[in-house]
Amino acid sequence: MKWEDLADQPCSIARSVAVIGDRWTLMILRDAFLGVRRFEAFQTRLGISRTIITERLKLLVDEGVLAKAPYQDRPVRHEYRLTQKGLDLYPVVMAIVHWGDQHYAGQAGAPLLHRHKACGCDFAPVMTCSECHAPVAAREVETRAGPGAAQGVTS
Amino acid sequence: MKWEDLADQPCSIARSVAVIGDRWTLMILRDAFLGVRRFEAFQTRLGISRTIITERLKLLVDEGVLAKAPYQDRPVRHEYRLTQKGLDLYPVVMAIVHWGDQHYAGQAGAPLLHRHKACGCDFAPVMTCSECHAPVAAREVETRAGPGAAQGVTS
DNA sequence: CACCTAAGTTTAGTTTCTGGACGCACCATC
DNA sequence: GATGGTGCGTCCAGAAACTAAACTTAGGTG
Repeated sequence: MKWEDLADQPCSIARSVAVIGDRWTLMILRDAFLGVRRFEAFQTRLGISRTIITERLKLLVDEGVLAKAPYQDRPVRHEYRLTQKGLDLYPVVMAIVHWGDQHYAGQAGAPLLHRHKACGCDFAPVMTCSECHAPVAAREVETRAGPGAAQGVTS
Repeated sequence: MKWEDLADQPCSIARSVAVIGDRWTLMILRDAFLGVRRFEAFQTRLGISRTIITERLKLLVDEGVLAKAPYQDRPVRHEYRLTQKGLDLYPVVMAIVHWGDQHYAGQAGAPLLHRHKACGCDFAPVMTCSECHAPVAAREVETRAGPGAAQGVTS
């Protein structure tokens, strides 16, 4: 399978991975959630080639994850902001952060703390069931084909 | 920045992405959570080169996400199973699935349904606060440097 | 013996990523 | 009005990653 074919798979993971599933896109999204908006800032913080930044930002804009908006005229300069679709990626980013905190934090602890404004506490994200609101673990879930599955395909 | 430098960043996203953040690793994990355990099965389902399967499985084993265990002798054959560290990635995978379901499901609906055995319902994953147990949205969170941050680094 | 499976390894060709230079439109300073 | 700085790119040659397809190893089947 080629990478470009991922988007056509009857699998939500594949379709998502086609958009966000490469090394640098995830890092760009991390920075976007930390408030980074400008090309130069992304490039400086990541230290990767400008070509890749250009290409990844374009993909994210094309997919509607980021929106390009002018922040000045003469010369026109644009910044990249998370759209609602982009903000919907927050659970993905937080889940990744949490896994890193669990398994790769040094003895010093987590590099970043996240405070939930509503309750004022530093928190960890917990995945819960939308129906019964209890935390969900992998072994408590049964997966089966849904309405959008191609026949015979189980992915 | 080089790809291999990601693991040394004082950022849990970077350290996680160094392990799971490429196109095919995420697809391999998807299949692992669906019960795939053997080399040939991963290769057939993904349709990518055997070289990459070999390399990615090795990385995941080295990182302790998968464990290689013999399932027969003569000839010795191994299978790859998720470790606890691997199972801890379930929220990441589910968050990605959910985002795909939200934004890329066709009119037919989600390709896969997930039933929570505890309550018997098909569910969506909801990210909640570990302290107050309320759902958390991106805008309700304040991020700041934690104990594991390098001085002056805000990522 | 020829053929099959599972799990890789090797090889050669293609694609992607990289750093670094360059372009362009404006602004500020000398 | 020449020089330098900023913001956001593009272009290029070389390096790295990925690909398909053939080959290997260790055994099983007819």
